[in-house]
Amino acid sequence: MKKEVKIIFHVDLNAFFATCALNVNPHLKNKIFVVGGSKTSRKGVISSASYKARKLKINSGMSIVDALAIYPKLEIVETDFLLYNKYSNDFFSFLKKYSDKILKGSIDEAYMDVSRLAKKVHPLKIAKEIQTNLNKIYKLPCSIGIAPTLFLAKMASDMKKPLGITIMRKKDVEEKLFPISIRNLYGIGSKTYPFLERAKIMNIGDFVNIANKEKILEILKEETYNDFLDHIYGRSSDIVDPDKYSIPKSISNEKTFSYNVDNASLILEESKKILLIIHQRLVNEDLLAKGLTIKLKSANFRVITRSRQINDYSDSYEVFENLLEELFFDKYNNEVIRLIGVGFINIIPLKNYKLDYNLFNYQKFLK
DNA sequence: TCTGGGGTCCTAGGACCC
DNA sequence: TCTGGGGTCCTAGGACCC
Repeated sequence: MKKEVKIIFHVDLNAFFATCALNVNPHLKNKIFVVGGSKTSRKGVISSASYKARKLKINSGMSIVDALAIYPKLEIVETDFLLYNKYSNDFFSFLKKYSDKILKGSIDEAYMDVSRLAKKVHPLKIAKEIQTNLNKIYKLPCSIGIAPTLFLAKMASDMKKPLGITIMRKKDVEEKLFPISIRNLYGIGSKTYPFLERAKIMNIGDFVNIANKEKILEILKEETYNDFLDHIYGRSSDIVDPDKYSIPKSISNEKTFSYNVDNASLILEESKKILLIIHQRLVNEDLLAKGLTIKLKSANFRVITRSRQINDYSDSYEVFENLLEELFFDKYNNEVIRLIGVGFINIIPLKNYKLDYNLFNYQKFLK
């Protein structure tokens, strides 16, 4: 029996934070602006650059200082996650009209399995309709990749921005994917890329070339290498699982001080403020956590994380406040730090806990 | 020179249990 | 005096992504 080919979309909102800022701030329309950093201190890094800023080679990840050196009149817009979440919710609700198999890739990208609808309507027509309506109704421009696997759809959506639609069948891989720079292979980041570059693995075609296998295996584990090959050739078996990220695995929040500090009581005070924020989220979302992690970034950017678990799941602020103090006093060594972070780990939904707990008692009752 | 914040996943070592 | 092997949980660090 012939295995049915899936039709997967990867829908990627273009310059998402910048688009949201523009939608609520029409005066930005003719400005060269970026989202991120701090407006007052003019420090930090860019989260999203408007397309006009990108033309000047101002990109996300770049420091505000560097961007201002390129264009001193640059408009800086502070991040507003409430706003982005509102647009993101609209985005995902809209997509649900086309499929119930939707996986949240991030705040601004979605994988959809449209195999069922594609039996009646041509995939390209579906994609065009989604793209047009997202732009018309919500003023959210997007690029869409169409492919038989999640990975290829993701690579495809990246190829034409903004407002692109790219089809990547297995038979298109050699022509469309092989020329792409290895730096743009999803999963190769800033640490691995320089090693590959030094080994003269410049594009995806070089990567899959069997003659380069030995060189690559000096850089990547064999398993990782094989996984990449499977992804590139469309052999990956990932599915669009709507439940995959429905429950967060961790909830964290962190803060970079405006100046470096080594005052233990001040740091503890700030970390408790952070705990309050993440605890609010834990309770609002009906979740329980079993552990806490703290993160300290020293003045020279060394990061340490320290975590500890408790005996039972909890959502009590007091329990985690005690745990936080315990961790902090055990682990903080009076180093000068620039950032403090606090996070819940090992999270489950409250309703699952009740279920397990009742079952547990029921079994005891039977004995 | 400058380097944010929120996540996921993987690895490796050690403790502990059988 | 010498002491296996498998499984699971916990902790810390690191790569990567948006």
